[in-house]
Amino acid sequence: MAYDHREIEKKAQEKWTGLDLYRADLSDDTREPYYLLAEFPYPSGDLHIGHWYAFAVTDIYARMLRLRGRNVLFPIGFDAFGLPAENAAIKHGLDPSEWTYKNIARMRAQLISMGASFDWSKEVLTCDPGYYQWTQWLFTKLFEQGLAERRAAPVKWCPKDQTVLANEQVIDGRCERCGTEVEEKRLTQWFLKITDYAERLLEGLAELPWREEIKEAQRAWIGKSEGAYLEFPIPHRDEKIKVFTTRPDTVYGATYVVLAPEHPLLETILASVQNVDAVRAYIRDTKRKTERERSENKEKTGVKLEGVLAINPATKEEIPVYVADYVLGSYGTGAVMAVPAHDERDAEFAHAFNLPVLEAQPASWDAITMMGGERVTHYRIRDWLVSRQRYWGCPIPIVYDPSGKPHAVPAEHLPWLLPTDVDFKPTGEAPLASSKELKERVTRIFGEGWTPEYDTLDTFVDSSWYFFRYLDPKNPHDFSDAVLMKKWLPVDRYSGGSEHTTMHVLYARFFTKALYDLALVPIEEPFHERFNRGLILGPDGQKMSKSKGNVVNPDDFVATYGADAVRLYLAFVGPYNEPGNYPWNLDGVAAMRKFLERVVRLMERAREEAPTPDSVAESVARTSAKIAADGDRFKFNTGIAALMTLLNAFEDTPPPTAALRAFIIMLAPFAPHLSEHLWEKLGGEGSVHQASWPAASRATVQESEVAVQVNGKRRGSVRLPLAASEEDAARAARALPAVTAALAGKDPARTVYVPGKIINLVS
RNA sequence: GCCAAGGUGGCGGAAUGGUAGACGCACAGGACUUAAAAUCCUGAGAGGGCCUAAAAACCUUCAUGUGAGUUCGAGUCUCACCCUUGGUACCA
Repeated sequence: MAYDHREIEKKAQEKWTGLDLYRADLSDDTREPYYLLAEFPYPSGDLHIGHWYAFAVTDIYARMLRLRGRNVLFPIGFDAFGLPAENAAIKHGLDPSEWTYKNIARMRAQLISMGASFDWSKEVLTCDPGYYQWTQWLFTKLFEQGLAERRAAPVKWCPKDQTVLANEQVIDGRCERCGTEVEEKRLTQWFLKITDYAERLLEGLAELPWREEIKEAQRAWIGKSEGAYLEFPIPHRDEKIKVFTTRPDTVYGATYVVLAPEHPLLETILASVQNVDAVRAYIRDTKRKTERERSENKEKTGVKLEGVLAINPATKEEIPVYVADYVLGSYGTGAVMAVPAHDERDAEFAHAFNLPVLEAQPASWDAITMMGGERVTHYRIRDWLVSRQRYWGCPIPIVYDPSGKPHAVPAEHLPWLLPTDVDFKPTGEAPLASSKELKERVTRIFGEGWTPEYDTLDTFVDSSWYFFRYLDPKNPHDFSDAVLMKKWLPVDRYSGGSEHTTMHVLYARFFTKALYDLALVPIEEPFHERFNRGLILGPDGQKMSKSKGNVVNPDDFVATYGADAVRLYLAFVGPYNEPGNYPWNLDGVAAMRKFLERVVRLMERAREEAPTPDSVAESVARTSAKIAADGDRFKFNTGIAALMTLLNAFEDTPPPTAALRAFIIMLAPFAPHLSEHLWEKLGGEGSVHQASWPAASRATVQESEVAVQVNGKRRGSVRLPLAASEEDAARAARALPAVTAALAGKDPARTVYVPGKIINLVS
């Protein structure tokens, strides 16, 4: 053991705490601000490799930017409401609050142990009344604006967690959290009207310098489609069947109409259908199926409504009407005109039911308008369902008057505290309904006959605005500070998991736009840059999971090799700017430790102060520029490689102390503890983390190796002054025997010369 | 199916259209050691040639999923195809 990492880490961390090194002074105007954000964690209890990957690697950039003179805000907090606390309460009889705060305390210590330079003075806990008071206040603002709305709608229900879910929380027809197949229920719930912002959420993407795949995923989720409403009258009745189509021009080829089994018109029309029983049976069958079963079965099924016809508004012909489950009640109007000649699904259905396929002339927009067509745009995105029938969440700040009308809880009664006299067991009823205190509170404040809202908010609401709160986390008078928001927002760079692309990131964008419209925040887009992080897999290349037994505990490696080696390993394993999957390589951490030990040995060979030779100054400058540029792209793997290359060179020819100090400064973001230790040994002032990044402007390079090609094929290389002319370069190139041979006595017709790179002789 | 991102040694990965494989792991040989570990040095894309007792050096061909193309020059640009990963899906 070339060095004692435990001792060094302990000393370094104490030193930083003593110097209060990472407190960001947000009012400091002498340095340019930079807001670096990593998605705050859920306090599950233990830091795993994923947390290390999320925070330790992002921390490298925070540290690098500080050394480069930026005023960096790198905050941390906990997304502390949520189901696991409640499940622990049910399973082990613990208090969810106690369970949560205990986990937070434990994770704080672990986060500090990785050497992360968080500004703990800005910490935010979403379950703290001082925080959720403002979640509630913002909710009431949205409510007053009509953006929070209570209504009955078919909703996704998880029978295991006994709560409703947002559309975004249903993955392949299953609950995102527990994997149980979701059911559909019709319930009265709170929604945030994200659909009102569909177009602006789409437009806003254009300006953002995000990776295309992130933008595309959001665009697909919003799902814009432009088309038209067309009406198909039912003869001898008042009703018309309104359909949505993206291809109104194909209306001449519409040979039948299909209603979704959920279509409301079925109720009224059923009496005049001759085969009522068959239709009823089909509707019943459909209802019994889960959404998953319904979409898995691609075989087209359906029933004709005997005795009911519809008139094609283009051809005026009477065409049959079917009910079929390939048409969804929740999209468009729940009814489609079927054009088997143009639509694959219609073609399949027509084939199964022996319906005619009609190639027809296209209809012009004029013609479509004449037949009552109306241009319309539809979006796939649904309003955000935020009610949860669970305990450990932010209480919805709503009370109902005796007539059942909802009212926002006035600001002076916020925080609207989560009651504690509650039965947690999930029954399908909201747990808060069992609280006597809550009912009494409502009666006391609002009067007899008033009743509380018993549901709590989806935790994604809590996390939709936390980045505003970080600027002024303790403000008792406002959710954030207007002046600081203007200066510090938007977040410069936001790092997180790809699983949040269509959930958290979309919600936060919606929240920001809504608050902007309320003149509460100065920005329309919350995150200037967004980076999705990859995944660290088990040593077997599989996703880590307890059941596979391939979970790697970072604590073991930290104990053996030190936090710095683990940080370096995670940064070196692959580019951080794209979400790749990297297997945990057991030898990898050991290799990083060896690298650090070589650094220690190099420092022991430090010579007395001596002037730095130009060539050494130049490699230091080149390395500094490379690491900084790579850091800006979130490519820490190549930055470390540059540092290793420099170390290799220094080992061959030990440089003077000034160059060693520069090396340690560049190492400091990656290996903060050891660098602090070595900095002291080299007689550096204060903390290495307060030093200045080595200047990247390099001494003028005099000469470089130029590759020589003949007709594009490499034949050798020559050393040339950078200023060498094309003629000089050609002359030097032709002097090479290999070139003479390749030219075989002929003069080249022309040359292509890229100074410092190549000279190509073309015949 | 559709959309997106990818495909480079045994492995993780490097390469603003300009010397492919940086850096590291694993591997092999050597030094040190009584021995091992650690450390240090050296080697290596694949094949062939030349010279050899053997090697080095040297020369040469082929190499970035496959096939074409643009270019003085292509891992990088264009087209087609194959495969992998992620997102999404009877969304009319």
